[in-house]
Amino acid sequence: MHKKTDPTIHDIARELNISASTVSRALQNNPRISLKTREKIITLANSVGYRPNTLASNLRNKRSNTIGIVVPLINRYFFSAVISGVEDVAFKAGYTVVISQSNDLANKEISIVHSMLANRVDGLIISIAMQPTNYEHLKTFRKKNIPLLFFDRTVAEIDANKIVVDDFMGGFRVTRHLIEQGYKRIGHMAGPQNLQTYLDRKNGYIEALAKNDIICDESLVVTNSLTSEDGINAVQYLINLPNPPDAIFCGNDTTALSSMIYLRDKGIRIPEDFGIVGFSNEPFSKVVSPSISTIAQPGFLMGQKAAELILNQIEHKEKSFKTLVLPTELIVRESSSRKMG
Amino acid sequence: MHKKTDPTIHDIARELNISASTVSRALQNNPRISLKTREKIITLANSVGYRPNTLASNLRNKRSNTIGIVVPLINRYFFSAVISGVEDVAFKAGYTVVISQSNDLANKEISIVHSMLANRVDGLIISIAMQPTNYEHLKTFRKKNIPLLFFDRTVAEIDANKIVVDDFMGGFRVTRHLIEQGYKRIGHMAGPQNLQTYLDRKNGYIEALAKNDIICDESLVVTNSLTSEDGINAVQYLINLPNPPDAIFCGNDTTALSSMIYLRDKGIRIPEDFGIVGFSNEPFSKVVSPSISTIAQPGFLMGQKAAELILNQIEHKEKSFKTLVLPTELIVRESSSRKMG
DNA sequence: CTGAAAGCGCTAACAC
DNA sequence: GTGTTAGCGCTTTCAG
Repeated sequence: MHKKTDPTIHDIARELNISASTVSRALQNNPRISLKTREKIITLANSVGYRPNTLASNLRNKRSNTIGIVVPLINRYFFSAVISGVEDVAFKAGYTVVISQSNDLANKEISIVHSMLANRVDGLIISIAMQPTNYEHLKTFRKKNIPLLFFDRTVAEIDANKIVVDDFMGGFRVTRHLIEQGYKRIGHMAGPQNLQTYLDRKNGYIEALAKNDIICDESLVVTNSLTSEDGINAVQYLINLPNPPDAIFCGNDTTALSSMIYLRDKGIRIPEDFGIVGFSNEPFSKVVSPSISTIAQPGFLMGQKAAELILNQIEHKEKSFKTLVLPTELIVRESSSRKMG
Repeated sequence: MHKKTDPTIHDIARELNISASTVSRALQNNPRISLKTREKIITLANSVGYRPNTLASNLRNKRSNTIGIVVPLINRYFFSAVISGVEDVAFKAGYTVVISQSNDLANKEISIVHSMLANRVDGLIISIAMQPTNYEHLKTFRKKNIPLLFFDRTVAEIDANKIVVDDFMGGFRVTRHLIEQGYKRIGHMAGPQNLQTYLDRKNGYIEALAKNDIICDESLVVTNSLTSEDGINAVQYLINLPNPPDAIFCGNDTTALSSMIYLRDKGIRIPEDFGIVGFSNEPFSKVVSPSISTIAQPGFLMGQKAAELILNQIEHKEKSFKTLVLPTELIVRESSSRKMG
């Protein structure tokens, strides 16, 4: 009635009184096989519901046709956009994508990476966890010469392809925009300074001030982890300063939103009395009221580029590493639009 | 200096003058191996950076330790939450998760499913594409007895484990809530009625009206694809009716939001003049102003349950199928809170 | 407690 | 054009 086990090329070969290699070749459209036998083989394969066993083929070929991706959290807009982009390109190229999330925990990241190694992924795309570690687990990729690509959160000490967004210009544009809107004392809520990303945003901020002959007042710069609560605490601190800011460049949209709500509850009008700009263009930033000006990061594109780069490394053994800096875009919305058009 | 190729159990065996089987056993903590040799083996394995080749092991064991998940679109809050939940449970159980997105295209879905089959996934978790097809590709899973689990969007004609949320009760609770808030004419914006999900929501709505002795006025029910634009068109149509509604139960949060903005621009006050409730608890629903009442769907939990169920099927060969209906929760926010406390 | 041997399903020299 | 053969790296009887 029904077979216990999947049909293999040997089953097909036996049925047709030919050898397994011929079947294998035919199934790969190897031109050395005559059209006639090839057709016979393909017909039978279809009729018995033959599915190649990728496992066996991969073992033999010493490659898995798989690329791994690890992110801090799958369920975050930016990261899921990147994953979506990677999947898009990888699938078209015949690759499978395996994903894992580190939950920003160094130990889970290490464990994941080892598991990816054991699964012989052909390449790994990673945005590292916030929790710092020594990155030994990633260095083995370099040692073993397995393609490795960092995106968003990178590791400076490891030589590899990297894709980041232009955080510096992002910070710069935000700040310049606030200045143009007539805000006079612009504060900054910065993220963890061990992450390049946040450092760059802050440097862009400082540069924009300098270009406009404004000396950066260090007391207006607060550093925290950019959670919703951090935002409230920071803005509360800032507006109670003897000489408080009249605008703030928040390190992400989450803090921009919580700050905005806090200020609104205090009767401070946005953007008339106080300007706010966030970072990342989270979906909510567009629909809250007032809508939040922010910096768009091209997540899907980043994923596509990441996949393209790593596939290039895998298939063409591309040896040189580059760092791709994707442009960021300032999206001006209500929270910082004091002047009309 | 450095080996071209990864060390295998044979390399370790040779080095230690023992057999590969002993190494294999030791690495699996087989108690039949003496502590002494086991320690020697493990020490050497670590020092040479041995990583088991999962491919080989999987081929031998005829299982991939992998579960596949396919969703319409990775980059959507609900789906990425489910994926996150699946990954959470699967990883802890030692499984790898491979993901793919159908983009709601039947052809891509078929192609993905074949690829998962070729990769010998131990089980498949799927939310089917909107574009209809004959589901032959999924029936092969049943034929080959490979665990298959549907979530959210299911296929009635295929016998399998299924996880859905209680859309009926969701629709019911929303409608009852609006009635309790004193709204008198409650409309409904429904999604594609070929999907069970949207049908159930509508039926819950009808039932709640009936329970409160309100006859459902069919003219207040609009069916569309629940895009942002659909929402605007539908609400525009509804409020221009000779006898317009004073509240609307929208099939998702997207239409709830676009409706709300449209009404606000028309000078209609929410919730005083008009009540709105959405569905899904998208992140933005909480932060827009007024915040949108909605139904929470436990995406992460759904993913965890899905993984648990399918692992159970994989590992314990559980034969009976069940349909898990996860509870939905009404989240009352500003957009429908006409009465205090 | 350890070893020998066979084989998972596929591919690719190398033959003819 | 097609067949033979060996082997990818691991697990697992079976034997001792």
